[in-house]
Amino acid sequence: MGHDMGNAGRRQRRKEERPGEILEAAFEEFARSGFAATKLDDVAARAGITKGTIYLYFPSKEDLFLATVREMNRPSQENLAALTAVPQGSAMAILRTHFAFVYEHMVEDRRAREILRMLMAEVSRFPDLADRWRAEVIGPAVENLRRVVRYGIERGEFRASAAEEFPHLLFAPVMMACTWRLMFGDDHALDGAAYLAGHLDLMERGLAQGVGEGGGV
Amino acid sequence: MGHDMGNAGRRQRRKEERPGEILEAAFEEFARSGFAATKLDDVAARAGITKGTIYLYFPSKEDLFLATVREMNRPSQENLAALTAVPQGSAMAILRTHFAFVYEHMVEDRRAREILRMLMAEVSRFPDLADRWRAEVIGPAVENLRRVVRYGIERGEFRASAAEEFPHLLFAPVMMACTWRLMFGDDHALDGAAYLAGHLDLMERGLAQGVGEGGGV
Amino acid sequence: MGHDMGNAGRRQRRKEERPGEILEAAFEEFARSGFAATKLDDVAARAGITKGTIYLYFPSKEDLFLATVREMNRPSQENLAALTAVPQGSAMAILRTHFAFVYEHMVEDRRAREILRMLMAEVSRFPDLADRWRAEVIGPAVENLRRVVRYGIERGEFRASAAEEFPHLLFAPVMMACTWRLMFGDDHALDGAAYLAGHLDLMERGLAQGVGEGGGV
Amino acid sequence: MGHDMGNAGRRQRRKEERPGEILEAAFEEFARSGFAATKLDDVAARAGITKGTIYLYFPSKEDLFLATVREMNRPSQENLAALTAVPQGSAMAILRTHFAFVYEHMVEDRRAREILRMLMAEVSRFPDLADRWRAEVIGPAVENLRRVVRYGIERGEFRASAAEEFPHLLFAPVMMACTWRLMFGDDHALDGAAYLAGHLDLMERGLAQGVGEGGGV
DNA sequence: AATGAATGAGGGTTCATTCAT
DNA sequence: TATGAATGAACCCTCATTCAT
Repeated sequence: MGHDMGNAGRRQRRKEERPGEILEAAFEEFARSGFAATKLDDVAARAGITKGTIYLYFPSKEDLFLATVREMNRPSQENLAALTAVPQGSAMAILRTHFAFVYEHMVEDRRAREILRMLMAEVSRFPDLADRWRAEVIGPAVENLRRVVRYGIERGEFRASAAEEFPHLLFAPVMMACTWRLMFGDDHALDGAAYLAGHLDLMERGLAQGVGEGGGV
Repeated sequence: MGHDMGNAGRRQRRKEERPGEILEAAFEEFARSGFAATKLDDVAARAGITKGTIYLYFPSKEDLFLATVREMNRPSQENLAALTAVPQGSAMAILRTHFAFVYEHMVEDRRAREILRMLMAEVSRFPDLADRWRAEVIGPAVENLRRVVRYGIERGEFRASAAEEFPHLLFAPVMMACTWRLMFGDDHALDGAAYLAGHLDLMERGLAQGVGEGGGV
Repeated sequence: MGHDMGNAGRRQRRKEERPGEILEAAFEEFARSGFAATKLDDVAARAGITKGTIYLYFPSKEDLFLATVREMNRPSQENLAALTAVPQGSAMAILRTHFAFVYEHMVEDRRAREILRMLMAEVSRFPDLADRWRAEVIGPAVENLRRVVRYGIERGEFRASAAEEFPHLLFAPVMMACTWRLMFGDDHALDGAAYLAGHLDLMERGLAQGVGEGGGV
Repeated sequence: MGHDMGNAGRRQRRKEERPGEILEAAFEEFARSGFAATKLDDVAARAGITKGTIYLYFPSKEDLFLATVREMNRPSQENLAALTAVPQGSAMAILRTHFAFVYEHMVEDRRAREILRMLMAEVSRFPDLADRWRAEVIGPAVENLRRVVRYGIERGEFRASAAEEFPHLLFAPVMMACTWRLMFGDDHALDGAAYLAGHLDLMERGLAQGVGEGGGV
């Protein structure tokens, strides 16, 4: 009512930021409630806009969800891509660095954890999401690990073990910490330096060429 | 399905069996679609009854969900309870037996996996579920593992390691296999004897008293 | 479960009383909640039977309602029929007796009040009910009153007044007490001897041939 | 209905008028069918909108009902408030004016009658409604009548009578006409000038200081 | 670009009615 | 006669989507 010049500025401000703000809000809501239980009204309220505005940028709730997951995955992809460098030096040192990085970006980053939750929860409604995630995120990460393990074996640092076929075994404590924290909340979180150190310690022992075992299998 | 003699099967009275049949159907639907997206019509159809009948046994959709999770958890609880025996013999042998059992009942049993999915997905709507699950299922399992690790350390079979504080590290490959299969489907399943063997191998190496480290077997 | 010979007697007992018991229970529930909001489950529970049994005696909820109203009206009809005797003696004495009787049977009898409520509430769903009630109960009562008023005028006891055309005016305080109690509950009831006495007093003054007014208006 | 230029009328925005239109439609439906039997679909259809729109303005069916009763009561309250002026002149003249007004607004106004029906029918579901109605509408009206009666007694115009304790007796013919018309329909309505005149006539006689009775009881 | 009133299909829940026992 | 499990239509309410402004 009357002359609403006051909020004219607010509307003008940022047009290209809108989609990002919406995705941000959508992420929070989808992560909290899952796809079906999330209301676009709540997303809009969190983004400080109205429901109709969402439809200016995303044609449907499903599309918004897909865009949200993709958006939130992007950083991980970039980060993990950085790990595909040619390995050099001690394989164990590489693993140390690698897992220190991974813990920071998958366990202690709430976003990454919530993405995991969303993927697990909505697999049957969005089967492509998990496929794509495996192809673009997890698969490469596993391959990277495998390469490091092989590198360690080749240079006589590691023994031959199932870790070559199942690098997942090395990655497992990360998933454990993720799911644990997802399910039981930050108050019961496992992680912290001690957990990571324990992981690395057990892994080193598990992978290492035993004393006096020579270089063979 | 089954032997259904003509239309005599309709409007049967099976007060005893109904709840179980409904829970069975509800489990499938909740596991597939999550709480919010599951329609009671679909649950009823799967159970071969009509929607109204569900309300003869469960007062609401939420109660049905809770009852479903509890029902599906019962086997795990019973199974895990069986593991609390006093340890004797080789600690590593105990762990082998233990994990063989756990793989069978947590990784290869679809139900157990789906329960995990449901818990993760619905934590924010049913916070008590995860709490109860931790208190009654996971917590005891972790304690049991810890006891075995201590037992191994006491008898000089294992070295002192972070596994005592974080038995989760030993359990992690199980969770990994669970979540992997949940997300990527049976076709990409990790498990099988090789994965378990690899897990046990790495674990043994990781825990074992190193050669020449004194105190060892 | 087990040998249920114990309640065999309970079922045998009274077969002809069942309909009456059901009507009794139905009356309470219909009076409390109205037709639409009354559940047959509640009627059955109040009657100490199960829902299905109602259908052995009444073909539908509507029929049960109609039977209930008819049943509860029967006493009034009988009572009011008794009033159609040929008037004799003082007209005012007849009115006194009449209204004393009416107060007892319409104001202080909860049943009669509740019937009024039910009729008013359900007129549009059961139009015949009100018609029949007017034809069989209220109409005759009004006619009876009119006869007494005429009788009083004829014997010079009453003046000519609108009470001849509208005996309702004399009856009105009864309706007032009824509706008042229906709406505001027994705690705020108007009735009691004082109210009746006041009614009769005002009526007598209103109807009476004024002192020194001779026989005309 | 009304001027509806093409299909431009659909999806109109009338935030200001909508609530009133909905209350209007709700009143008709609730009055006809009672709370439980009224369908929001019918309310919406009558208001020319769809069911969902109702929920933009009223959070539930119960709230809509309460708002409806309150809205329809507002005029009565205003009108009756106007009557609380200091009495002057003939008490009987005041009563004449008063009841002429009341007949117009309580007996001949269908809305007021239907409100009475709704209150009587839904007392047990909405106990507060009747309480509030007594406190805000009926109670003050009774008090007002009592004041006039006392005024008449004080100025020697009226004799002392039960009308002082029970002004309801004076008001009763109004309720009679209301309930009569509610139950038997407009075709059998009692009212009209003759009924009112009769009421006033009997009341005057009933209240008046009798000829030759002096000022005493 | 943004709003927000309006829509309408859909799902949870209730309950009168049926029917095999 | 009585039961009570089962049905299925109906209704309240929600919410993704649309559209006039």
